[in-house]
Amino acid sequence: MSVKIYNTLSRKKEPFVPLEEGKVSMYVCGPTVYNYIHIGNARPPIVFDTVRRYLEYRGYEVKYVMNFTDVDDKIINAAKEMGEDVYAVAEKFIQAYKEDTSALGVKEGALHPRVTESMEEIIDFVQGLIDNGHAYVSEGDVYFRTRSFDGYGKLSHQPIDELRSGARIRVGEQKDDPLDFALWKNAKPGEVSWETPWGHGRPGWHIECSAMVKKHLGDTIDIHAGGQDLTFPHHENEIAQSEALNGKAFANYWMHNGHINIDNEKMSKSLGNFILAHDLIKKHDPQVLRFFMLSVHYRNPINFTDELLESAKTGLARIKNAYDNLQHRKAASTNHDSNEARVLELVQQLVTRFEQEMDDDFNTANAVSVLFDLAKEANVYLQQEQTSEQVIDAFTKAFEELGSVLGIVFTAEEELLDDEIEGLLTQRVEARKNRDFQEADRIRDLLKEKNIILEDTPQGTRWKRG
RNA sequence: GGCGGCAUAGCCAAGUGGUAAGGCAAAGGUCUGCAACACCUUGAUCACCGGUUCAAAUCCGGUUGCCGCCUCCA
Repeated sequence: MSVKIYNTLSRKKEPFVPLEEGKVSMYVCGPTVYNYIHIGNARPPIVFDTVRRYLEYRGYEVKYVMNFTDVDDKIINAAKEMGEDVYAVAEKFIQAYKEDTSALGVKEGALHPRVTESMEEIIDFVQGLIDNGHAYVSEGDVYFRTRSFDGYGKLSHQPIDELRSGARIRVGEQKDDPLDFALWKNAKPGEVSWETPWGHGRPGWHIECSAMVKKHLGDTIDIHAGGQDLTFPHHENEIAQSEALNGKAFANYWMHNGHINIDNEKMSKSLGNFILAHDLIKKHDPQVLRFFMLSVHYRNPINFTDELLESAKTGLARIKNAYDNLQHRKAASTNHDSNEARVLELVQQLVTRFEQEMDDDFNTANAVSVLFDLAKEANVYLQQEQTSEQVIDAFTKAFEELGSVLGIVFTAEEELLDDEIEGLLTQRVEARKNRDFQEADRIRDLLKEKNIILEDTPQGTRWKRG
């Protein structure tokens, strides 16, 4: 059984076969850093981080690249508004991006090239396209001659003549054909610019990805991913540029995630109906947002509401409780019990089911449901008076390994409490022993105010942070 | 106008031919000194119409509604 990926190119699920056995090259279009990311922007990093994690779980070595677009009209405008230097603005939001995505469980170790650090490759790329006749210089701008590339439209599945009706020429642009798009823009006075054989200027939007892919991953890569809205024109243009220059397939698998909606409308910075991930994760556990996103298949839209986030929070707590319940019972477990073999088999079946779901185009919604089943089975098992340490370890391992694929972290509550709270706990145990429930409840309420939740179990009282 | 997606219980959400996973919410019950955690029980014939088939939420045709891309956008 191999991993299957829905490929936007073919509009079908295809068995995943990497270029090089055991290795995967993967490029995800990253943010333009002129603001904090909103939760819609957070979906690709979370979703494709999960793809990466699963491929690694499957034994692949994944080279994962996500760019930062740090030169762009929007950044220039933001810098003007903020009265700051363009580089300072970009740097600020790159750091913010890293902090926010890290909180959301996005794995470290990705390569994050920036446009400003890739200028030599970008200029060479454009020059190459000029040299081979696919691009032309026009009053300091450089345009890609779209009709010179035969496969144009193959990703978005648009006949080229249909696209033409939507194409337009903006004021000041000197294109031969409305379909042509800018590879390089002539600098306006005072703007940041780079020197090239055809004048001062800066790169167009699409060329950076083509150049950075080539630089860091090669002419042909395994997976290229991004938000659905990038399919056209961004990714279509990337394909045209790269294949026109390299003469090879650009990416074998194209993956696109669905959008996050507010009131059933796409969340976007331009519509102004967005919620910043930066703000949300101050109010809610970032794990909840991640869990929420993964409980829907990545290609489907998500309608975001506070109620749904709350419901995800409760659901995640259920799974984490099951894990905690296991840890709590571990010490009191014996070597084996009569149900051991059957339950171990059950855990193995659930792990297999999880893998099958993830193999099927990363069906995290179903993978999450396996975690719920695992939680249910663990809790049912723990109702036995005698539990086996081996079974508890098997459940624990399953939770940790599968959770890790989804970026859900299980942590054992091993931190120490301070002396005062420790003292209160001892007092309460004493009070309960003496059946002084009034005193016991008083202490429980007191600790609750300190965000310590107590639960009395047959194995003794346990606590957790609220 | 072109291309695409979606419509499944109160809410969310899987499910591409064989008689509807899972979660949240709700109700009843068990456990508990009480509570919490947890467990058990209870719910849908899948927007509508027609067709193909022994058999369809799943395939085909049509209708309605919603959304996305075609322009900066994850």
